[in-house]
Amino acid sequence: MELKQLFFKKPQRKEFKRGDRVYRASELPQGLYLVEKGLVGLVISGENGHDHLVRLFKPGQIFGHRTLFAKESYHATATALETTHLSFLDKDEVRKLMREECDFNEMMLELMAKELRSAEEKLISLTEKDVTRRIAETIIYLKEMFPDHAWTRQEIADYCGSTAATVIRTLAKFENDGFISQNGREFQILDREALLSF
Amino acid sequence: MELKQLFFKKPQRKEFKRGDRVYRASELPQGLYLVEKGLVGLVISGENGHDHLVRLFKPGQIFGHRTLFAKESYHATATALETTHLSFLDKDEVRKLMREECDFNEMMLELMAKELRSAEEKLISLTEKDVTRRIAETIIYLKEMFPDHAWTRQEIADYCGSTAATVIRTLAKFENDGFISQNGREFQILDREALLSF
DNA sequence: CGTTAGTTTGAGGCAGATCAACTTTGGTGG
DNA sequence: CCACCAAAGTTGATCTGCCTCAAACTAACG
Repeated sequence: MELKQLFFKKPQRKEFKRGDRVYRASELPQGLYLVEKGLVGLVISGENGHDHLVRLFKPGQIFGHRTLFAKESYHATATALETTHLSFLDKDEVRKLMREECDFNEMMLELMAKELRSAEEKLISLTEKDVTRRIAETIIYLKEMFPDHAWTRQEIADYCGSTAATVIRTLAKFENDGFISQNGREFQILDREALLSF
Repeated sequence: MELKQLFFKKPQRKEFKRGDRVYRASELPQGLYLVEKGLVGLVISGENGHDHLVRLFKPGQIFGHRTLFAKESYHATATALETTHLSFLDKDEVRKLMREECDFNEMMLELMAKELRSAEEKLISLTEKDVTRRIAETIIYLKEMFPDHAWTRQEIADYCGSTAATVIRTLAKFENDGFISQNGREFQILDREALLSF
């Protein structure tokens, strides 16, 4: 069963442009969102004014599930990182799915189990790897998973727990070493292996 | 439905002493574990020789679920932090539960959703809060959740991404300020609010 | 074509890791 | 019950990676 199919029954479309919030931290969950087009980032704003990009969702992926299952309020804010189309499935519909479609629960279990692993590995990475390495891994991940998005240095920093200034300096070094190329805001990975060998 | 009850059907007991591994990272999941007595820590060993305590399980809590649901191999090692009794539920039994007991899936979804939130909040905490604050929050958490365990400074450090040396220095400062008391290896929280006000 | 958002670079500072040596503790076995 | 030894705790000195702040430049977009 494809996730997309679940949303076909009750298609509620919503549209967002860069910077728009789908929901905000501390609000109560309304339902499940499926990305049709664009890119959504889950952002937690630290008390020092830093933003943290904790998860990213591209077309075909869903979000909003964690809060729904936890029976909590949102701990992060969902922000459109570019022009984005979402379909929405109301929480009552989701409840129905959970009761009627056994597969759905299992899919969600698998999804969250993998998200949990990622989160815990990211956690380790923060104390175990230096910024250079984290940035190297991050740009590879972002480029491979979301090749069409024009990543800002700030977004890269927010994803790997650094700062825009440091990302810029590090990318300059990578370019100098021939590991990546940059033209203006855009960049390309030239030597994946070298980047990962830090 | 209580989790414990699920394990009554096929009681398989296992016993471990401090330092024993229940399973190791990269092994394949065998089933679900319920802590009957003692304390289990999920440890990821960083490449620099640092250990990271990513999750802790006390009596009444289960572990091994993430890997089972993700259909992956373990990403962490489960270690007994003190003398521990576990009951074990084979993965085939778990599969049966997932099919037959609807509640079970929902309980697991809620559990992992909350674990995911914790992991993501811990992630932020690492870049957003200084060591002093992380240690303050950690000792409060550890004392309140697992009051009976004799926490080593290394374990505290492994939990909040620091080092034994720094934890010791910080605890000494806390004691000096009258926020905690220490006698030998043991410590007590004296002023919870002051510790959290950093 | 003006305004805003993003990029770039330099200088400076410090939190906390690292390393190493020494002391204390507490569990174990004789 | 005591002696012993490994494990845990303690402390000081040193060092450095990366953040911070600030200013100036450039690209993007309505």
